[in-house]
Amino acid sequence: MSRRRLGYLLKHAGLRLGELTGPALEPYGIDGREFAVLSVLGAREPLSQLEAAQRLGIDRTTMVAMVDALERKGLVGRRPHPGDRRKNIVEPTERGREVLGAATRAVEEAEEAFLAVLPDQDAQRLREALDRLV
Amino acid sequence: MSRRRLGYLLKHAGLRLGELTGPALEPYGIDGREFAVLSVLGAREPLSQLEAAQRLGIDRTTMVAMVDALERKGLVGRRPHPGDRRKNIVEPTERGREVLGAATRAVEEAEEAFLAVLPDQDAQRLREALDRLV
DNA sequence: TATTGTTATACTCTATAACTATA
DNA sequence: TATAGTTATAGAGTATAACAATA
Repeated sequence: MSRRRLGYLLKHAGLRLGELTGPALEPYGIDGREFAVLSVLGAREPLSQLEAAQRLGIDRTTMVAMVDALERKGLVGRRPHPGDRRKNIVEPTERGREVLGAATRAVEEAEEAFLAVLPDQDAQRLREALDRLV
Repeated sequence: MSRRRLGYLLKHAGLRLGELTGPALEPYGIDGREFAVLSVLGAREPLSQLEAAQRLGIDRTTMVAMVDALERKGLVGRRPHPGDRRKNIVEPTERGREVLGAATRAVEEAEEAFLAVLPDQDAQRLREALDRLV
C-alpha cells in the first residue's frame, strides 16, 4: 500500500504535469486553462458558451472571461446563434485552429515526457483507469 | 488513446474524490487540507511547522493558518523546540490522535468507494503509477 | 547573516447574485 | 417564466514581502 493519500497523489501529479505543460504552451501565448477551452471550442460541432462551459465542468460566468481572453488574442470569435439569439456560437479563428494544432502537439509531448518514467503499458492503463473514474 | 487530456483527468479525478472525502471528514470537523496536515503531524517523529509544510509542498505562511485552525479545534498543540527556539514543535493532542485515526479510516473508505469501479488490481496499479509520477 | 514563525497584503481561480436580452 | 450571456462582487486558497526572535 502506498503511504501517501490518493488525494495527495492526484493533486501533485496534476501539479507536476502542469509544470511541463505550462512552459510547453508558453510559445503559443496561452495557458493550460485557455488551451482546454480552445480544445473544446475546436470540436466538430460549434458550441455555445454554455455548452463549452458544461463540457469543461466550469461555470458559465467563468467561461465569459475565458472567451474574452481568447478573443482578445484573436484565437476565437463570437457570433450570434442563428436560431436562438440568446446564444453565442464561439468558434476558433483560422489562427486559433493553427495554434490549437501546434499546442495540442506540444501538450501531447509534455504528457509523454511526464509519463516517461512509466512503462508504456502502465501509462496506457493509468489513462484508462482515470478515464473510468472521472 | 483517451480523448480527454491527462490534465483534465487528473484534475477531475481529484475533484470527484474530494466529493467523497469531504463529507466523510465532516463528522470530525475537519476538511481535506486539515486532514492532510494532521496526518503529517501525526507521523513518528515530531515536526516543526516548516518541516510539515515541506512534506506537503505548501508554503510556511500557509502552514501558520492551518496549525492555527487545528489548534483552535484542540487537535494539535505547539511547543518550543528544545534545541532551537526559533522552531515550533507541533504535535497532535490526545484528541487529535483519536480524530486522526477515525478520519483516516473514513478517508480510506472514501478512497475505496471512489476506486470501486476499477478491478482491485487496476486500482493498485493506479496508486503505484501515481506514486512513481509524483 | 540566515532561519523560523508571524502578519499584512495581494493575486489567482472560481462561484453567487443580479441585470439584460431573448425565448 | 426560463435561459444565455454579462457584470460586479465575494470567497477560497495560496504566495510574496517585511518584521521579530533566535541561531
